[in-house]
Amino acid sequence: MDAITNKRGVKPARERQNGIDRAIEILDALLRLHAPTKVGDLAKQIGAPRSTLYSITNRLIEAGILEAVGDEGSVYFGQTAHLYGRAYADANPLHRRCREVLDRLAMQTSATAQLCALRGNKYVVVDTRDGSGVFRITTDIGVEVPIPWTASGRLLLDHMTASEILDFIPEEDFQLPDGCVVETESFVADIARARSEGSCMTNGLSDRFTCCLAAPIRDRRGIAVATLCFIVPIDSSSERKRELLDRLVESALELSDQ
Amino acid sequence: MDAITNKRGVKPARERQNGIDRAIEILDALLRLHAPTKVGDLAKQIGAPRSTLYSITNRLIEAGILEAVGDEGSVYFGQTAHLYGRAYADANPLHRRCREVLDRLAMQTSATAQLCALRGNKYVVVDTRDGSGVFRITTDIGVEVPIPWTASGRLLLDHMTASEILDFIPEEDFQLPDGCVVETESFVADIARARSEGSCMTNGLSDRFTCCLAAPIRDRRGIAVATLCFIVPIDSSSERKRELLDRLVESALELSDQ
DNA sequence: GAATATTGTCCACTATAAAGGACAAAATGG
DNA sequence: CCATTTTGTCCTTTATAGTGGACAATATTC
Repeated sequence: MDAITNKRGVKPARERQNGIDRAIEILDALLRLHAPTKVGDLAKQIGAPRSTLYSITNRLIEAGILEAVGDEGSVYFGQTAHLYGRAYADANPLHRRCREVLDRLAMQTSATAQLCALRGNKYVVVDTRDGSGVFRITTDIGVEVPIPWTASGRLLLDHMTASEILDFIPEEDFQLPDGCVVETESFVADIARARSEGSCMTNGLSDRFTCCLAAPIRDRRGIAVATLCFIVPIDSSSERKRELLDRLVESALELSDQ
Repeated sequence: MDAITNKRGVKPARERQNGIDRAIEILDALLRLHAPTKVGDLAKQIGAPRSTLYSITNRLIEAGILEAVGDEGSVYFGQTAHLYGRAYADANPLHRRCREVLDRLAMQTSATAQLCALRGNKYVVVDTRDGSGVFRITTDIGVEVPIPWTASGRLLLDHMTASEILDFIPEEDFQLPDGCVVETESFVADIARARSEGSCMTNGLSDRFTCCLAAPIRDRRGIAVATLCFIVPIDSSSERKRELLDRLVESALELSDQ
């Protein structure tokens, strides 16, 4: 891999970009923006000439990967992108099993159950079953969130050393939405505790009203490749939180290799 | 659009192809093959130089759109493709509502309920809820099927004239899997009947053991943009088929504009 | 185990696509 | 209403990415 290429292939600015790189920039920008976007705005977002983006988006629209949405020139993901995604989810054994487990967990508990993983050096929700309770907490799939904001993030890093962890996470990601900064030492300690306990709970971290419960799905090497996660109101009883956490751990263990 | 470009942007062979076109060819080939594939085989499939495919697949793997799967050099769709697809499904109002309806239909009837649409001049299953019955019939999402093989296909063409229909469907698609050929006249008559009845039923068409029931979801212009569909064993009672069809029509009407 | 096929990487060549600007038309806003 | 911005398309230029071939290293077949 190119030495100047950083994680997940986001290449630094160059005079002249490859068409495929531009296309990937477009798709990732749309995922980040998480809404139909005008071609002109996309060009600004990724710092590319408008003429280039028009030609590429038109080609992607032809292929159905993007779709023109609304009466003006906004574009967003198209049906073909959906088919690609389903092909992935259907073929991936872990995903297939996780979907069933999520269904069961959400059904039995009425809480929001999620499958979470890393994407580069960020945390993303990969799949979700929104709870049926009154306080229906929803999260957008695929939106990148700083790792220190989440319970799952702590489990997903628990195979790393302290210095690896600090190298891995961008400085600014330790600042929570409310402005508070997570101390690196306590973060590393959190991760060690999560590892030894085999689960993680956070209260009021990414926002003041939610409690996140997470358990790791590990591969045969013991590395957490994903997590199962419940999102519940922070004022839920500690018995309920305990019970939900136990369910998570049990299900995540089933999904782990061996 | 380029005059020599045919439907859905599958360009004819040229000496030197665009990188984005190559990337799209790769993704569509994987969707068609519906299984992890070696880079060398992909090159054969789409008639491209191996060196080109290695460079493009590696770039797509970097971006997470593809993933290396298995211990040998096979590639298939990656997690990023899944996220793109979910972004589409979550943002598309029709899709969102259809998912709920599919859940309900499959739950209430224990039959396999599907959302179907056109992709170019083929029929594809866009989403599915596999039935819980003994005869669990499953279909692969995204795999292209000749339109004349399906009940849904007849509804999806019911805004076209006879000559438009025959221009639209490739000659060879009128041949069923069992070798029989669907007569064009009876096919056009099927479509007219489907249109007037507002639903379509086929018995033993794409295979000898299944009955397909379909109802159209129409946009404000009255064009069928998608169909809801049940797949049931062909020997189900005609009362059950009737009841299922009524449910479909009712649900599809709800999902139609106005 | 020799013969054949496949895999992944590298290189030089040149067709071509990304760039950057220009343009009219349409939308926006003060 | 005029002024400004945005939109979509078109054109020329030139850096470069797709090609096709070669290569060693494995796999595979007989």
